[in-house]
Amino acid sequence: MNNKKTFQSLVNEIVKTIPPGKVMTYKDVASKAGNQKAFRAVGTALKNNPDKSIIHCHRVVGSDGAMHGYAFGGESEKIRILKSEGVIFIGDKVDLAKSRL
DNA sequence: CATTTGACAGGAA
DNA sequence: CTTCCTGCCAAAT
Repeated sequence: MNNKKTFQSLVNEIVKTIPPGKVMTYKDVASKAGNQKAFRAVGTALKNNPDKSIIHCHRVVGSDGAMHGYAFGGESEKIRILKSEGVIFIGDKVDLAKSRL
């Protein structure tokens, strides 16, 4: 079997494991992926995500809980979705202090 | 193999 | 607090 999954698939799996009401930073995901400095590749992977429909991309936020991309109609929309999941928000950013997995 | 791109992070001004 | 620059990595071409 192909165990050698690309970073993309790896990140993909990790992001899918994020439970509702929780979020992970690119750094956290990258760290689980094997390289904490690969947060760059994480973003690249997510945007190239093969299953964006099943991936909880909106549960992945920046180091400050800020969302950079993923405009699900607008950042405001994304915020609303996360809040709907139970994530705590501070203004336009996620409260990593409580919602960070 | 080299170059380019990308949904980032951290530091400096 | 905001804005700009640099550094990092992986995948695609």
